[in-house]
Parts: sequence; C-alpha cells; structure tokens
Amino acid sequence: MRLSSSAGYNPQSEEDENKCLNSELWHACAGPLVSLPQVGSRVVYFPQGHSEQVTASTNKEVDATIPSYPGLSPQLICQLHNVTMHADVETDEVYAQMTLQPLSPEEQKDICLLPAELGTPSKQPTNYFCKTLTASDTSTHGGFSVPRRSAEKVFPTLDYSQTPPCQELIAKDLHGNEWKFRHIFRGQPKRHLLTTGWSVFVSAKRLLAGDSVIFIWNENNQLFLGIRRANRPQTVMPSSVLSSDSMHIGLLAAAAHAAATNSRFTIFYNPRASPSEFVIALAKYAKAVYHTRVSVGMRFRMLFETEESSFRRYMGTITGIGDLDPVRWPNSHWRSVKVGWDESTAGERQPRVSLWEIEPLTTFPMYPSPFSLRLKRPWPSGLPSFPGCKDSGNMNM
Amino acid sequence: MRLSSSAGYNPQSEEDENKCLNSELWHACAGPLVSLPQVGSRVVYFPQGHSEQVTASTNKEVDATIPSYPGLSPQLICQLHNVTMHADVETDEVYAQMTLQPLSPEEQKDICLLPAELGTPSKQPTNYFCKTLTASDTSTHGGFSVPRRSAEKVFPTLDYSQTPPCQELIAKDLHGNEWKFRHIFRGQPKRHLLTTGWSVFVSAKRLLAGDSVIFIWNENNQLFLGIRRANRPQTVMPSSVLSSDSMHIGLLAAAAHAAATNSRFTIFYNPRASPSEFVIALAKYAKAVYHTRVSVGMRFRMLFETEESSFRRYMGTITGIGDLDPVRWPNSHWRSVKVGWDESTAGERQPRVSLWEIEPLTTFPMYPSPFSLRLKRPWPSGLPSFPGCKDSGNMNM
DNA sequence: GTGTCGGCCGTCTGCCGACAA
DNA sequence: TTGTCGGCAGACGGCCGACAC
Repeated sequence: MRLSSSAGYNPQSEEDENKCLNSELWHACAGPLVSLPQVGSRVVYFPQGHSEQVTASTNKEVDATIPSYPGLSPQLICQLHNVTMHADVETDEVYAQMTLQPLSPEEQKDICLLPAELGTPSKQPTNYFCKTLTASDTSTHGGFSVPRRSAEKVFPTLDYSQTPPCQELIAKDLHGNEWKFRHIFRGQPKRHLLTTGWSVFVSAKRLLAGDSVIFIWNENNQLFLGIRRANRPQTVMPSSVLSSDSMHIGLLAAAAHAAATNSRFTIFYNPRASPSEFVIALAKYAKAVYHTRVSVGMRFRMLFETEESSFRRYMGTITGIGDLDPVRWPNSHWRSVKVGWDESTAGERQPRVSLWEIEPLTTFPMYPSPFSLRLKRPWPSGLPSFPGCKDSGNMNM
Repeated sequence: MRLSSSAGYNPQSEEDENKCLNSELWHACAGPLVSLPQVGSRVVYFPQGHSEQVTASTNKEVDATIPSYPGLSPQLICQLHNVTMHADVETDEVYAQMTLQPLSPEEQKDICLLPAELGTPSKQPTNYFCKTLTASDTSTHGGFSVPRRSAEKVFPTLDYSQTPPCQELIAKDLHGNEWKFRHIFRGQPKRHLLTTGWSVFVSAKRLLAGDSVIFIWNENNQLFLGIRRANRPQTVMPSSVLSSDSMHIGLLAAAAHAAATNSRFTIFYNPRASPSEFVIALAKYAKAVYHTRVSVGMRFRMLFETEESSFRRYMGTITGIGDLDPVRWPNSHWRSVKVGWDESTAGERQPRVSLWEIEPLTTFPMYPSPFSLRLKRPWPSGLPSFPGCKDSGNMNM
C-alpha cells in the first residue's frame, strides 16, 4: 500500500518494496489487533509510548539523565499526513512509517470529529491461515505439512482425479518476491504437503521451528505469504548507529520541535516490537477519555492476541488510576489505569493499561465508586476541550 | 578490550563479547588509519562529523527541516571517560562506544596538554595478513587458498617432512568464537590451503567474493581472524527503529544537553561507515589548528587506506578555506579546507578535508600566500585559547 | 604463485509411505 | 489428522591434482 508519496531521499524506496507491499499481508503479519489510523484523520501521539518502543527495540532501559522536555505535552493531537507500510529487508519484520503534524493551538480550538474519522475499518484478510512451524517443517529432511482445513480453505482446489493430485503454487512475500512451491496431496493417510521449493524458502528466510508462516488468498486470486518469527528474546540487537539515550532524546526533541513549529515529523511504528500502539485515532481517544467513566474497582475486559493469530478477551479489575511517570509525564493518559487480571498467568499481561485499550463493564461494576475519572482528574491545561463537539451518539462507536 | 565498566543496563554486554574482544583484531578490522583516543585524555568532538556518520549509516540525507542548535558549538572539548570496542553480532562490523563529558567553561580556561595526551600509540598488529576472497575461495567447490608469504609469516610452521604437511588451526573471531581449519600444503605446484572447516566459516559469516579475511598471530601465540566486507552500497539498511531525522536531532540534542549541563553522553564511532573520525585527540587538533599555517595554494599530502589494508599518500593542493555549512555550523573547523587532488581518480577522494587530516608541505609551497589560516580566521568566541599552554616543541608530534 | 577447473567420492538433501500420537 | 521416522535416489559438497595465466 502506498497511500501517498513521502518526502525525503531514499534510494531503496523507489524499487519494489513500496509498489508491491500488500496491505492485507502487512496486517496479517502485524496481527489481528493492530489497526493503522486513516490518512488525513487526526490522531493522538504519545511520546511516552514511542519511547517504550525504542526501549523494547534497543533492549536498553532509558537512562535517568535524559533531559525532560517540559514544553512537550504527553499527548500531541496531530494530523496524520501519510502512512506507509514497510517490511525490514533482512528480517521481514513489519513496520509503518507515519508523517504527523501537530495541530496549531488555533486548530485545536475548534476540533470536531469528522464522520470519516469515526470508523476504523479492519483490514484483516478473511481467507488465510497461519501455522507455527514444527521441527519437521523446518528440517532439511522433508517439506511443509499443510493442515488439511487450511489447505482446503486457502489454496486452489486440486484435481483429485490425478494420482497424486498436485499443482504449483506461486506466492508473493512482503517484498514482492515470488516463491514457488509444489503442492501435493499424498501419503497414507493422505495429507497436503509443500515439497519442492519449501526448503529454499526456509533457508532464505532463516526460519526456525516455532516461527509462523501465513498464507493469504485474496479477492484477485493471488497468493501471498508472510512470516512471523517467534519471540526470541535476543533477536533485537542494540543499534551501533546511535546510543539508545540519543534515540530517546531524538524522538522527544523531534516531537517537541514539530509541536513548537507546527511542522511535520516522521515516526516508525513497529507493531510486534512495541508494547502498545502510541498513535491513536482521535475519535478512539476522545471516546475513551471523555465518554467513558472508569473508577477503582470497576471490572473490564481487554483483547489479547492468541498464538494462532486470533484473539481472546481477558477479564480484570481496575485497581488504581494515576500517572505512570508523575515526574516526566504528569497528567498523561498513557497507561494511567492500574489493573489486576483474573487469571493466574497474569504475569504475562501488563499491570498498567490505557483507557482506550479496555472495555469497561459498566453494567456490572464490582465496587461501585462515586468518583469517576473525569471528576478526579481535571483536564490538563493546554489540551483541547472539544467545545464545538456535540456529545452525540455517534461517538459511541 | 574493556577499558572500564560502562553504565546502563545491557543484557548482552555481560557475556562473551567484552571479555574476548581483542584489541589488535579490532584495529586490524578497523583499518590501519583508525586510532582511538586514550581513555582519560581530552578530545574534540564534532557533531557535524557524527551527523555525517548517521547519514552514511542510514543512507538518508539530512532533512533541511531539522532544527539547528545555535547553542551547540561545532566542536566540543570533552573528557573521554570510556572507550569500549565492539563488533556487531550479525555482521561483525566493528565499532567503538565512547563516553564523553564536555569540559565546563572553567575547565576550558586552563587547558594545558598533558604529556600522556601527546603520544598516539598505534595498535596495529604486526604479524598478520589480509586477503580479499576470490570466487574460488567462497565457492562451495573448494577451500581457501592461502598466499604463500602470508602463510609462512602468520601461521605456525608445518612439519614439511610429513606427506602432505598439515595441521589444525584454531582461530578466534571478534566475538570470541573459535573456528577450526585444516591447514594443508599440497598440490602441484605446492600451495597452502585451508580445507575442512573453511566452508562452515564462509557460510556462517555470509562471506562473498570481494570480502576480506584477516588472520593475526599475536605475541601469546594465539590465532585470531576477522572479516572486512566489501563496500556493497545497499548493505546498510535504514533502521526501522527511529527516523533518520530523529536520529540527527537526537545526536545534536544529546550533545547540546551534555554541553549545557557538563554531563556525560555516549556515542558510537563506526570506523568503516563513517567518512571521517569525529572524535579527535585534543593534542592532534591543537597542533593542526594552532601550530600549522595553511593557505590557499599550499601543497599537502594525506594518507589513504589501500585495498590490501595498507596505506599510501596522495598529494593535493589547497584550493580554499572556509565553512562547509555557514548556516548551521559557522566557524567550524570540520572539513574547512577545500582541496584538489593530483591524480585523475580524484573523484574517489573527498573535496573537503579537515586540518588534522593533512600534512602540509610547508617547505615547498606551490603558491606562497601571505594569509595564513590564523590570520584569516579569527578564533570563534566560546572556544578556549589555551593561555596556559607553552608553545613548546613537544607539540610537534 | 595462485585462480579455476574436471574428476571423484561421500554426505546430505529431499521425496516417499509407514506408523503412531 | 499430522508429526516424525526409515528408506532410498540423486544432488551437491568438498578434497585432489591438472593446467594456465
């Protein structure tokens, strides 16, 4: 997907990558919970969340000596000028580049949500499957065993009158490269296999058991395939280009400069590395912050991705509301909600979430509280109060 | 080499890398012209040069919208607190991490060079060889052909009474990993070959024809080996962590913050990616700027690395003196000398150099000029004037 | 002195159904 | 239904000297 042209010199971008990058495939690799805001819409950018992504990507905690940017608001309302989807040439890791422009104080004064900003169309493909590779799949001894239901749903139908039934499949990856596979239905009992061509793909992508592959059959009868690597903890290496401290300073300074001059700046969003989305549709943010009352003791549920690239809901209880970092980022809505999780494997889920990530169960509050977020936390100065915006039912997406 | 412990959390640094990284090997891979300043000495740091390294590493030109930092001097005199040598886990690319602390204005007032800061010991190994790999060397069809003189100089002597003479060599790479090779002297005519073990090394390091390998035999009778990849233009990929604009802003803001607060900051120096060294020993800088008179028309020579990891001098003429970037970096000594080169392949050599990179031939000026650099370019305010420093012969290193 | 090749052998790749979980 | 294995045939890896530049 190339939503619009981006500025700046980039010798690599002109070739195949941007032309061929398939939006469905990108979303399939990014995961079912990842959504990108619409180009042209307004979004809220959280430097804090961006900083968390850098921390996760560089494996380095932020140094306490990094200067704070008192002039930088913890949330910037921005116009989203450009979104381009990309994939790392080496690892196929998906990421998005966004060009943001902070709104001027005048523009912030008459904010009213546009109808187009209220919908968030999901771009998840429908006809696809995702399989985690077994030791046999990645071994040089054989090919790839395709789960029967997946093959029948996603691959073109074989001519079962032949013995054995087989065909050639050609699939495009994120970079537009084509991979040929021999798809055969054989064995006793019969099963679907990818044989010739499979090992070349495994070694070229350096796939290991535990990694996942995704096959997509789209409306134009094209086959795509993507990969999702297992979370190997040491995979992300510290960059030798710039110190992690300078990177943190850089993102803050870039955002502060853009906010001060109402000029554009560019960020990368790495959905599988980042702990949480840090560019949120303004409509989603406004709904969560202005039109949802949360309080300590309230029950909620939240979506999480499963290993099979699907999602499920986990239940929890709000245990506190307050700043994650009162010194650097006072009055920030980023991860302002402290939560406890119902299930005992709760160590895997974060103890703090943001309002727009959760669905409060307002019908059955466990410990009803008279103090709503709105009453307890006055709106920070310098942020818009949406005066021209009617509190209409349209906000309840 | 681990010169001192570095601060900050880094899960990877505690393992083998820092313990085993061999200083001689690092310098052999970095090249004969690269020298690192001494820990504890004072250095001059050039944000401009650092920025050039980021440009080279990210393949992106700096965007014109990056804010200038008027408070940031184009050259910062710093105390060098720490230098550690590193190698990229994926590519074996060598780089150095330096911790710098800008001197306070008071400290800058009484600068006098210490004797220890005057010497720049070269750490180039003596007993080593470097060979650029041929198609046969990297092919799966055979092993590695060792040039006869190199094998006799660097490898342990074979027992030539055996038929054929052979031995097992074990060499450590930059990460401390050991590689075993069968070294044999056979064929008609006889030649030195590395056979068993060689192809494993080639594929593990992903070496291609044109890349170079370096073997070192040190004083403790240990064998080391390093690699130097050919300059494949598209090798460096844009980082998906942070936009190149933010990186440029980050390094400037980090340096500006450190200068304003006299606190430490960390940089990475990547000798083979960076066009020029941007952390220069104070003594070298002072000698070039204060004790060398250059003028337009003056002849000079300058060292360049050859393909065989040696160096040679090229001759040129100074064609101008002035700011490289008068807007962002006025009164900077960074690449302030415009030059023309004698040899016709001059397109490969930069049209601008810094004073400390060249050796002016003061004995035979081609076009004598009455205007020296010192007279034409008054010392920028805010920089030290070395009042306590005697103009002694020690300065002539 | 050394880069590339043909020859030759041995190992490993990779396709098959068997079998069991 | 599908993960792993033994069996087998062919491809490729990899060691050798020949030969030429």
